[in-house]
Amino acid sequence: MREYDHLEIEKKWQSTWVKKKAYFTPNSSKKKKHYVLDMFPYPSGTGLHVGHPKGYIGSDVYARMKRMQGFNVLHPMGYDAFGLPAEQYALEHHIHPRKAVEENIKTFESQLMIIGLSYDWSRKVNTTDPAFYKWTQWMFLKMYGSWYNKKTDKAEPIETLVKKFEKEDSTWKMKSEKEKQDELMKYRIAYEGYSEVNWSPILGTVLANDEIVDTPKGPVSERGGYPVVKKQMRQWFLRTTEYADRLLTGLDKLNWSEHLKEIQRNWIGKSDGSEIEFQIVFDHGQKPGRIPVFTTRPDTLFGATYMVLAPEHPWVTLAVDNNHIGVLDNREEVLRYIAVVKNKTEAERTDDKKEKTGVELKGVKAINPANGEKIPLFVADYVLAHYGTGAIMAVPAHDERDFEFAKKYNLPIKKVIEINFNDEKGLRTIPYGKRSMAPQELILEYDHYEGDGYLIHSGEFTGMPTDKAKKKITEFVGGKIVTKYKMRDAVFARQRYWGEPIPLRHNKDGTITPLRDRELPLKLPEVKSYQPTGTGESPLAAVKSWVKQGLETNTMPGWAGSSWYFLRYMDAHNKKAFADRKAINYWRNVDMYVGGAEHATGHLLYSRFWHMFLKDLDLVVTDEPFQTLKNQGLILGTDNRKMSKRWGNTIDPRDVVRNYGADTLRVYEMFMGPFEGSMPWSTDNIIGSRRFIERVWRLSERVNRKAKQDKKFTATLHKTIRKVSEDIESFAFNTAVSAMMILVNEMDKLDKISKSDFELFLKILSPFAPHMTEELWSNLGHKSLLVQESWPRADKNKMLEEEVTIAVQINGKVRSEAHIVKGLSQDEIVSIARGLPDVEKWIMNREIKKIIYIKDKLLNLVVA
RNA sequence: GCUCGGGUGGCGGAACUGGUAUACGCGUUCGACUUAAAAUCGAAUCCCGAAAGGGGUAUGGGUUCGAUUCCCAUCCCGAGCACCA
Repeated sequence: MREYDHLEIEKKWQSTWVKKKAYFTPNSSKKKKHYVLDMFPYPSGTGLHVGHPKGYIGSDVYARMKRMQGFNVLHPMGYDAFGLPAEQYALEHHIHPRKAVEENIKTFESQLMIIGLSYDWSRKVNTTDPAFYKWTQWMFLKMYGSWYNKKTDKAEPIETLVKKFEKEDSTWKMKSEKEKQDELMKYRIAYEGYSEVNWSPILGTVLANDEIVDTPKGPVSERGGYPVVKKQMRQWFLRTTEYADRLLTGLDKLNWSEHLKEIQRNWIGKSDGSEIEFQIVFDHGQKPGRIPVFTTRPDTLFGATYMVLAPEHPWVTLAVDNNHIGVLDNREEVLRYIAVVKNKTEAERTDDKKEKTGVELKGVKAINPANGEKIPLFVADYVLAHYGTGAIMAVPAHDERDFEFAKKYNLPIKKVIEINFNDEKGLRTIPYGKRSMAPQELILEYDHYEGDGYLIHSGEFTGMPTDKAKKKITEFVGGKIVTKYKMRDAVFARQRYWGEPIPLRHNKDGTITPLRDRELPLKLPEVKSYQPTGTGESPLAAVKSWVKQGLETNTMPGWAGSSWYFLRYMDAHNKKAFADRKAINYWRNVDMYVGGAEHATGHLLYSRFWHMFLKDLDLVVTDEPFQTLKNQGLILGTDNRKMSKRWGNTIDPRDVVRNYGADTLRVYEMFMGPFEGSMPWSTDNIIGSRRFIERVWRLSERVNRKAKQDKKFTATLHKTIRKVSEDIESFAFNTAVSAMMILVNEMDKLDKISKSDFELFLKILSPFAPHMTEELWSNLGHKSLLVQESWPRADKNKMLEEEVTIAVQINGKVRSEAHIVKGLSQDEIVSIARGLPDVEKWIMNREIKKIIYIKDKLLNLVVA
């Protein structure tokens, strides 16, 4: 037999598969559909290392089995190529981003094509292709033209809101077009607003949080060390917060790892609490209104001894701004504090090791609505402006942060000791002391400590200080129960060149006109310079023809295209729609999605939001885009560090394929360890996978048409078929490979191998090593393609073995084993076991007190 | 700090619902083949012990006829969140 020449074999079959369109997927079929998707790559300048294809190989093995099992499998690939890295690469190498992307894709494909992945390449997408981003823009316009109706709990066309206003608001018709638009902007799913960005005046560009480093002098840019300040800029947003609850509850139905769901739950950050208003009073008697606070512990309201506002709180701004609403005794001091806070970075502000700072607003007090007590008012940056109401009631006895602050500024600490409840069981007292955050001793040390705390005497609260009591006390002070989320609306604009243009026109009167469908795609203009403008605006603002037309100069963020690309694969070349309705109805959603866990709070959340929005508009048919999700672990360098150019520990898949073959690479990456785990690449260990492949190659010589099936081997074979099928289904590829290795070891003991048995084995090995098995299949005389054969069924009747080995234990220790005929009764086993010399020795004449028998597995005799 | 994972030979890792711990692979040692090497094949490989036997799944305890698996406490590693009131 010929030597195993992986280069020749792999080249041959890869071209044959292309010629015979082996992986072409039709859009209509009587077969059941199955959509297996990889997260499409960002074609970076550095190319792929062996870690990247791990996920692709896993999903490929799975897709291949599903295909052989008779499913119509959609398994496509494409490129996500808009965004900052491509733009920076282009700037550094002085080529146009489009050129850079083209080159990078070429590199990627030279690395991907040789691995033997079964993609239907005819469906390839590229987010930077105008034929693709036309639909990204189209969907954006749908969001611009929609609002979230809380009553129906879904997005609806903005026209229904206009009708509502016309009906309910008599002044609506009198309003100018601009006024109407401004009002509607507050409701649109895609809306224009302002937000703070990191601005580098010298670089003339906006920086992302991770492009900034902190120094003692303040924040500077990572590259060049130029100062960075905060700047308010016009932005586009997506109203993702309207979907917070659906994004949260939808998780329950998804077959994702608990770990990943937990990350998303955390990010959404739901918390139930109360909003309670505190009356504000100036010392000279003026009452400028009430300020609401958000708290999850309204039951500690009686322990609130001061109130804190975030430095950005609108009321603070009003109070210091020429004393509009009253006279602060220390306006200058407060202004200074706000200025200091403003120059801190996010990292500085959230570093919990640093001491809390703040300034009292002198000359003004808040009134605790529970007991009418006047309490001081502070501005402090440990209160976040964007969460809750941007104001808190501080309960130092029951909150660590408040406690720390109170200690520093000598503020009273009052413990809520007990609450008197009056319910059907009569008047009861619930001691509260145990719930205190601050230890009793610490409080007593304190000068301002005012005794035993406050007693709630109202006697009208019922139930425990749980949800019910929280509700009661909230109602008692006229507050309301509310739900808050940590999640914030997504900023949907970048001041960069390399992104989808936002298809809107700004008119001279300040109104906005969305582009009409037939004006799409709005193509990126060809420009000589796509360098930052220096004003913080997008490079598009420097394109005269662009600005003349009043076109929006911001572009979309990198995640726009990736939020829906999987829908385009369903009907990748459609010119009339992002996908034909029939294709959407057939493919529905992704059944198996494979990719890295690092996208937990980015892509995976945005896509879910995007999909829910499309569902509201009836453009897709499922609630969720990705039913099952598997996250592949990293492959580390041989030095146990993350593979990266920086460490010089990357391994190019092309080298591995050249030296060992694609089949070996595939088997090795699947065999290394659990799919979701991270482990180092080993140049030693890969040889094991190569040996396995070669062994199968050599064993094929022993295949004999006339050879009879070996009963024991056939039984192992069918057990292996079952195990491999189950393992691929659950992405336990490492144990699937291991089971096949055991089978091959068994096979090696046979002089002649039955052809039918060997063929069954080739079929289950095919998803892992498609090239070599295809070659052997054709060597056996088949004209058909193995990759299009059907998946074998494990035959239970052939698995039966008459003999089994059971362990015999005395007092829980294995002392012997017995070879018995399957299915014997306990009594029969015991008498056989007693006859064994090893057993007899241990029992001697002692009495058997107890017998435990696990059928066909183990016998345990308990003796005195 | 909080939350979620995890800790098994020299190494990557197996072990179903509590039922023979260390499957499979790498490495190492010895042997066969060879002038020699590579490749291949065979044997051994958790620790102590000549053996009988004993110990052993991060550590200490518990439940059980029996625990890597369940419970309690402690230590360590990884990931996510991080002043979210």
